[in-house]
Amino acid sequence: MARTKEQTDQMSAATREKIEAAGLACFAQKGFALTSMKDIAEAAGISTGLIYRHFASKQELFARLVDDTMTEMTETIRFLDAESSPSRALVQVTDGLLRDIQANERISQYFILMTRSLLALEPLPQMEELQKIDLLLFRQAARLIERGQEQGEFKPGDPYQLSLFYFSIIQGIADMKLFMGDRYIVPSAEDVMVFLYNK
Amino acid sequence: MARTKEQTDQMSAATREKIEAAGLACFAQKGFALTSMKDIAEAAGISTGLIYRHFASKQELFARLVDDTMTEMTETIRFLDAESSPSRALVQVTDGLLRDIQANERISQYFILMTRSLLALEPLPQMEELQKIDLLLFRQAARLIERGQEQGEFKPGDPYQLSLFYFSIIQGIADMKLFMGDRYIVPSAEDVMVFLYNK
Amino acid sequence: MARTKEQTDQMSAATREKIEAAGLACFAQKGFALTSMKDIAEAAGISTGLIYRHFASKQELFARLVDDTMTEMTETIRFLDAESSPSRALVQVTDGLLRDIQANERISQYFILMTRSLLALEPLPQMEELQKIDLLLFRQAARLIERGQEQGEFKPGDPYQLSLFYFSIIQGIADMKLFMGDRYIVPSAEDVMVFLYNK
Amino acid sequence: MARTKEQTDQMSAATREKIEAAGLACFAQKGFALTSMKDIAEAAGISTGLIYRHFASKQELFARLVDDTMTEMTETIRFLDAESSPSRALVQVTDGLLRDIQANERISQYFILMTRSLLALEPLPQMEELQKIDLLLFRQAARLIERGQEQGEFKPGDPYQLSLFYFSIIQGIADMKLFMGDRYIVPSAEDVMVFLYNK
DNA sequence: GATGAATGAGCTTTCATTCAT
DNA sequence: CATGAATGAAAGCTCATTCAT
Repeated sequence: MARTKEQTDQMSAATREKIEAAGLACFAQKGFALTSMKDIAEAAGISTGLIYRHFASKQELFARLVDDTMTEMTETIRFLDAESSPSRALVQVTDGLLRDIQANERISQYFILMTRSLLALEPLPQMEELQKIDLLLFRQAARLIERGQEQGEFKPGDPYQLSLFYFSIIQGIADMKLFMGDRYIVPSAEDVMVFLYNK
Repeated sequence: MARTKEQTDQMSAATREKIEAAGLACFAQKGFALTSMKDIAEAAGISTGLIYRHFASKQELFARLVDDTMTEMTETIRFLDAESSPSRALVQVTDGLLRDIQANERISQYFILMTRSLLALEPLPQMEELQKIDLLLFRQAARLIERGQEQGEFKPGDPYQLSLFYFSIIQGIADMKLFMGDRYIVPSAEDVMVFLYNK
Repeated sequence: MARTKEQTDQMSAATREKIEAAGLACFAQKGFALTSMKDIAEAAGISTGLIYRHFASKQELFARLVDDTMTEMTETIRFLDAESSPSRALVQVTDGLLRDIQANERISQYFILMTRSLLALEPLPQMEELQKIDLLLFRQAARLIERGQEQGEFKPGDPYQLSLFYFSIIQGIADMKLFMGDRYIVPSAEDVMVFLYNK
Repeated sequence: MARTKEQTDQMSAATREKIEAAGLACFAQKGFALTSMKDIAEAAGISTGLIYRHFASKQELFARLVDDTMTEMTETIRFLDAESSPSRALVQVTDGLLRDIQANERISQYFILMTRSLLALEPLPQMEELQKIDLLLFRQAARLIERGQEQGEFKPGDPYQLSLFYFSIIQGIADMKLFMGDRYIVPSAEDVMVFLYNK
């Protein structure tokens, strides 16, 4: 009597992952507006129609991917903040991000995607919610910086603005890597964070 | 009795400038894909058809604007490099850029446009040529950094990579400003450049 | 050990009936174009693929249902015509139809379906054959009317045209009921048939 | 300096009329769902895109056409009601409608369209407003019938329900004409209205 | 030069139909 | 026999570009 439920579920999950990987790559490379569902389908090796079995629309797919990124990064920071000293925690986060960006790993694409979503001034309906997630990420990092300031590790100043500056730099690096490819070697975590120690 | 050639040329030049200003504003605000020729025409107060008398296509207009930006920035750096000490020159450049970004001035739009063009990996035919211009800008800044290193103002390291890092940060800041608006206060030139003095 | 042929046939017949009932309900409610095979499959509690074991296409299913309706109505009229006086027979038919339409019964769905099929001028391949069936229904009613004229029950006039007018009214009522719902109370058989007695 | 405004307006109006005529014919023939914008464009001898200069969507075009019909019919009835006796007014209206249906004139298409809109159970956003217009038409006719009852011209009974029955018949006739073409001769106004005199 | 009506390619999305299991 | 994942044609709609005036 046809496939078992497990077989079906496995197929479905595999397809969904193919779509997510392809979507991630395409959106990171060309942005939301310039990525067509056909692009994604071709990259995933499936038909366009199949995408709609897993995501209701192009926007939902994009939002899903961005949301996942943000949540993951926020969680990482929250986890590391609890584990070690603020300074060491941020070094670890930064190092991980830079390594990913340098190696063009999956997470790096996620990061570019985040940058893109920040820039996407298009009327994505879920954008407001996404912004909340972004702000959560920024606040989570701000909290870490604040703790570092209390412990004398970081220089004084508005922690939220410092957090924003930190992410500006990461974003800029991810963009530049995307643009320059192998001609660009991402800087060290130390260079990225030096502004936090400054005086 | 027809207009004299000068009158015609003047009108033509005025129209062209209106188009460029409108295009700049639109592209900076909404990006390439989401800006329609109608948007630009309306912003410029002319008809869509007229744009095509001055620019062969949407892509050409975009490329033209980016090109101008790059060239202008390159020239600025070259000029300042000759005028004063490398350190003071870069502070001046940085300060100008940050001020513009903070104030959302015309030049700031140019800069966002540059960021956008870096991210626009679409098959813009002129893109290769644009990359050459970008590289020129980066090299010009690298030269300035190198001179600074020679004079002991900047820390040692590959001047070109340092230049790329410098522009990464500027880009990231411009993006963040675009995204956060008034909630983001751009950092000081000192904070942006501190990595160059590090150690 | 496989099922016996009878068992299989029975299952098959049961499935087919479920599909027909579901198709009838869906088509009557939403029309041909807006009813999807998935709708029908869900209403029937089976998979979409299974429908294709019983009907070659959506159009064939639709055509099959309409065909059945027409045939059934034709048979009803033929039967009643033989049983009683033309006038009483038609009153009985009309009364049954109106009652069904008013109560939104199964047969009423059949009738709406007929109306819909008349309106569906799409290139349904079997449409020509359907028209033949319709014509048979109209002719059967015409025969009844003719008999009624011979017996002085109905007013004179082309029996076929009178038959067509009769069905026009029934169709219009079914449509109006569909549109107005409870706000519409179907007229009496007498009101529907009064034009036949007129002078 | 290009075309004058009058020229432009004239062109625009001509195009709009071509679209309306083509839309009317297509919708009347095949219904909303089965009529494609390509169908309409081809019937109008223009490109698909041009339709969108005049109507924001397929739905708006449809709604516009239906709305116009309803309004026109409502006005006609209101006008005639004021001019003459209810009975004569309704005969005149009916006669006009039947004549149009018989001749397949423009108004007849409008009428079919009305029927279609009544049957269109699709979630047309403007449908609710359309229903209001329909109801207005029905009420206007009901008022006329009521006046007729007061003057002893029509038989007693709920004027609104009688009005609905009246339009049921008209609709049924229009449908049947559409289906049967030349094989159907529309009945006389007398036959259509006889139910109002009954008893 | 200047206009904006008109075109048509290309996009997102739906859904009848097929087919591996 | 039965399933539902997968396909792909076709729909509604947008917009860069052209061209008659």
